[in-house]
Amino acid sequence: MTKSVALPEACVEALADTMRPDFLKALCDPVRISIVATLAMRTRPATVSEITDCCGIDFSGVSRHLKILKEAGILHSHRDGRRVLYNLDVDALAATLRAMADTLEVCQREAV
Amino acid sequence: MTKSVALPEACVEALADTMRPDFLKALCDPVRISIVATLAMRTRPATVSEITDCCGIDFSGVSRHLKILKEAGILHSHRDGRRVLYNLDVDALAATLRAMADTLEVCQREAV
DNA sequence: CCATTATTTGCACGATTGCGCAAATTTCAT
DNA sequence: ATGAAATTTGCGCAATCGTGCAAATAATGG
Repeated sequence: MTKSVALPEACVEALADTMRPDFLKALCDPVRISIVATLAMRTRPATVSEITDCCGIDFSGVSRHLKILKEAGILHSHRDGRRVLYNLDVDALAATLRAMADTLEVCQREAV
Repeated sequence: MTKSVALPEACVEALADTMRPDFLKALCDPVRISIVATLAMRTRPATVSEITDCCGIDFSGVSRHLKILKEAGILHSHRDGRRVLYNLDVDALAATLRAMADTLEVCQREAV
């Protein structure tokens, strides 16, 4: 009788769940990276205009980048009057990154 | 006298060091993600031909993807006869991801 | 030396991406 | 209502990217 081991399929699924292309794609652009970094150094949400100051491009481009980050689940936003406030849930993002690390190591340990 | 706090500049630098665009860019393509996942589930290095079986594209494309991952410091390679073996240092990759998570959280805690 | 195997690279093409500008939209103030 | 402020969206353009095919390179075996 063979020893029971985790199925390779479980790793395939776990890796597909944690290494989501849309998540990683959202983080691969220099401007979006600086947006995330900028928001990580704040406790309060920031407006599009404030965020624009940190990236050297037009605010319309910043708006598009924010949309991409939001759709990837990295940022959240809500209206406040005529402003739109964007905020980063740092703990959630950190947890996602650690989940990737954990999954990679678990799969490595179970590897043949 | 004010209490000594970490300079914001330290966070800017730490974030720039950990959230490297070339690293994140290397991980943003679906094929490259599946290459990393494939190698994470192995203990032994794999040849280009073996890796090609896991991605649905031509081996020339796989070779290019491997080059990108290697230049980002994610993969290593060495020749073995006419084969070239690629391997993933899972622990190093996991450490890089956790460093990102740690830096983000540290900067968040020091944020104003 | 020649044929074979494995990988890399040159090239061209189509698709995607990021960008600025201008127009549209939303909300507020007077 | 009218105008101003903040953001989003449409559009076109240049640049980058991923891909397949074919040729070049590297290494082995007969």
